[in-house]
Amino acid sequence: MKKKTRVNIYDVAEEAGFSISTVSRALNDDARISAKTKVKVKAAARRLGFQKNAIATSLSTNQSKVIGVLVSELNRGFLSSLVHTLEDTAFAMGYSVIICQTNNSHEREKTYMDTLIASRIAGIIATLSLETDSYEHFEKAKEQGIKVVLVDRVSPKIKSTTKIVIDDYQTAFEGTQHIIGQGYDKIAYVSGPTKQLLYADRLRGFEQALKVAGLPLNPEWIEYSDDLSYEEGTRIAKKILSRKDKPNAIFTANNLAAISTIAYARQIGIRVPEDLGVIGFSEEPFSAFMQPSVTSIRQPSTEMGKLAVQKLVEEINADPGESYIHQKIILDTELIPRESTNRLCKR
Amino acid sequence: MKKKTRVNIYDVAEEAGFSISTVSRALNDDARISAKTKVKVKAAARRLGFQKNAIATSLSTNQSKVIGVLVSELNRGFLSSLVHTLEDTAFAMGYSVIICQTNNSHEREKTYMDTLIASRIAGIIATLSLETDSYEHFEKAKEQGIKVVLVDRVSPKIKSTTKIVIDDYQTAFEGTQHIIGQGYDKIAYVSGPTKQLLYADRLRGFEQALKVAGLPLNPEWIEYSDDLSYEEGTRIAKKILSRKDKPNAIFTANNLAAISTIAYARQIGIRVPEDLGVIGFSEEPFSAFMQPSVTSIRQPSTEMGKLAVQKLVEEINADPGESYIHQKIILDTELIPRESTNRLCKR
DNA sequence: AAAATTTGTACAAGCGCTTGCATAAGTAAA
DNA sequence: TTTACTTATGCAAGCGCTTGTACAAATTTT
Repeated sequence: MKKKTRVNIYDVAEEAGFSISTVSRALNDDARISAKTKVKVKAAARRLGFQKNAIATSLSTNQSKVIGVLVSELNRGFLSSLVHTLEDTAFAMGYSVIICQTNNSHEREKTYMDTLIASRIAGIIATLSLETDSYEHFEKAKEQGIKVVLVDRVSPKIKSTTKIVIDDYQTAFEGTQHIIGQGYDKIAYVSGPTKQLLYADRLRGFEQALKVAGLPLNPEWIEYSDDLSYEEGTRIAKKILSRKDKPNAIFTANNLAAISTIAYARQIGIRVPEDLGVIGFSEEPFSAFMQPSVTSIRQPSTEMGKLAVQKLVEEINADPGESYIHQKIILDTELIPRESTNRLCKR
Repeated sequence: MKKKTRVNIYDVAEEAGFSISTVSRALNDDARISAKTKVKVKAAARRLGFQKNAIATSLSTNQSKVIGVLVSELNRGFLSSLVHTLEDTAFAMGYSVIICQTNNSHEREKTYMDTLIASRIAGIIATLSLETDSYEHFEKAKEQGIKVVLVDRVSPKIKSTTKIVIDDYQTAFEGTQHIIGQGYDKIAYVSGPTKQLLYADRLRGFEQALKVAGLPLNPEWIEYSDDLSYEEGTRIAKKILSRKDKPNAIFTANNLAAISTIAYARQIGIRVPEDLGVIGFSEEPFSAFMQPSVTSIRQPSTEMGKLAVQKLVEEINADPGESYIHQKIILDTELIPRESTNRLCKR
C-alpha cells in the first residue's frame, strides 16, 4: 500500500508514550487532558518536528480553514485593495484565502465554484463577475452548506446571503450634485453594463440628480462600456467629445475611464477642469497624483474587506440550530473633490 | 460517530450498481474500466449531483492541486500583476492558488510557511520579504518535498531552487546610462534595503555606470529606504533636494518613490525634467499617465509569472528518480523613456 | 474442448486525523 | 472500607477517497 510520508500523530504517540487519541487531544488543548500530559506530548511533537496534516483534519472534521475569494481580477485598484484586506483579516482570524479570478467570465465563475465546493472550503467571499446573470452556482454552494458573503457587486436574486455594499444610487447622486455645484451643466455619463445592479444604480442616481437640478438629460451623452478599461474610456471620450453638442462635464462609472478621459481631452486641447469637468467612481492608487488630480469617490475597500471576513466567519461559526440573520450592510462612501472638477477656484 | 455529509462515492456506487473502487476508477478514467461502465458510473454521479471531495483525494494521494504564493503585498503594481498572472496560469494548468501576504515580515513569512506545509501544498512560489535574511523555513519546505520557485526577490543562500529574476545590476546600469545620456550629470540614488540582493545589485549597477561615465559619486546623494513607499519617497526627496549641493537627477529603486519624488519637486518649484530628471525602477499602472509621465523600467511580470508556474509544475511532475535541474532564469527588462527624463527635446 | 491470457470488477487496507464511548485511576462522600 | 463520582486516557470507528491484489468472466490460443 501507500507508504507513510512525514512524521504523524502515531510517531508522536510512540515518542510521548501515549495513545494517538490522547496526543490528538493534547495538541488541540482539549480540557480532558491533564496539563502534565500536554507538556509531554507537545515536547515530543517538537522533538520530532511534527506538523499536523491539515488535510487529514479537514477530512475528519469536514471543514477547512480556507476562505475562497471570487473576484473578477486583481488589476483594479479597488479589488486589489479589497483582496489585500481580505487576506490580511482572514489571516488574523486563522484562515487562509484562496484567490479565484473570474476574469468577468460567468463560465469561469461556475468552474471555480465547483472547485471550491470540491475543496470543502469554509466559505466564499464573492464579487459577481460582470457577465453573471444567473445564480444557480451560488445556490449550489449554499446547499452544500458553504456560507457566502457578497461584496460590492451583488444581486437581489441571491437570497439569504450577507451583502456588503455601498449606496451606489445615493453616491452617484451626490457625485453628480458635486459637478453641478461646480457650475457644469451639460453632463455626460459613462456607464458600465447595467446588467450589473451597481451600474444600474449609479446611472439612476446620476439621472435623478440631473432631474432634481432641472438639467437636461441628453440620451446622446450616456454611453455604455463592457469593461470600463483605460482604452474603453478613451474610445468613449472620443465619441462623446466629437459631437456637435458637447457636454462640459463627464461622470464615469469607474476611475480608470476618468483618467483616460482626461488624458484624451487634454490631448485634443480641451482643458480640464476649465472646459471639461471629470469625475470618476472608485479610486485608483494614483487618482490623487495625476495632473490634474482626479475627483473620485472613495469606496471603503478596507472596511468592506474586514467586514466581509468578519461576517463570514461569524456565520460559519454560528449555531446551526438557530437561523442566522443575513444582513445587507451599506457603507459610506466619500467624495474626494480634486482638481479635475475644480472650476470655481482657480488653482 | 460523525454523520456523512454530502453525496459520496458510496452513494454513487450503489446508484450505479458497482463497487466503490470501480466508481473511483471510472471517475478517474482509469484504463482498466470499460467504456460502458464509465458511462453508467458518470451518469449515476451526475444524477446524484456527486462532487468529488478533494480533501479526501488529497489525503489519499498525499498531494493537492494547490500552489501557495508567498508575496509581500498586493498593493504594488508589479506584485499585483505578478499574482494576477500566477493565478491565471495556475488555473489553466488545473491548480488553485492560495495567496499569502507576508507584509514584508520575516515572522509572518515563517508562519505562512508552516501553514502551507501543513496544508500539504503542491508547491510554493515566493518573493522574499524585505526583512528576510535567514532561510531555514525554505529548507524545511524542501525537506518536506514541497517544491519552491523564487521570483524576483531571491537569495543565493537558497540552493537547489528555480529562480526567475531580471538582471538588476545590468538594468540599473542601463537606466543610469539613459539619464546620463539625457545630459544629467549629478545623479542621486534612492535605494531599498541592500540586505535584499536585488537592491544591492541595482545600487551596484548605478555606481558602476557613474564610474564608467566618469561622473562623481557623492555619498550624500545615496539614500536608503526600508519600504520605498510613496511617503518615503517624499521624505527622501525632501532630504536630497534640500542640500546645498543638489543633484539634477534622481534614480529611485522603485516607481512609487519616483512618483512622489516628482510630486514633491514640482511642489517646491523644481521643474521636471528641466531642472531635475527622475527615473524609477519597475512600472506602476499609471506611470505612463502621470504628468509628466515617468521614465520607468518594465519588469516582465507576466512572463515571470507564467514561467514561475510552468517551472513549478514541471518540477512537481518530474520523475522523482532522476534529479531535477534547477535553473536561474534571467528575463529581459525594458527601459521606457518618458517625459520625466526628457531633457533633450522639449515637449 | 482445455489451457492460457486478457479483460473487468470487487475486496479491503490505508492516508492521518477526530471523537463517542468504555475503562482505569484518583478523589470525595457515605 | 465501600460506594459514588470525577478525571484522565485508550479503543476503535469513521471521514471519503485511492490502489495493490485477488478473482471471475470473457476472449484467445493450442
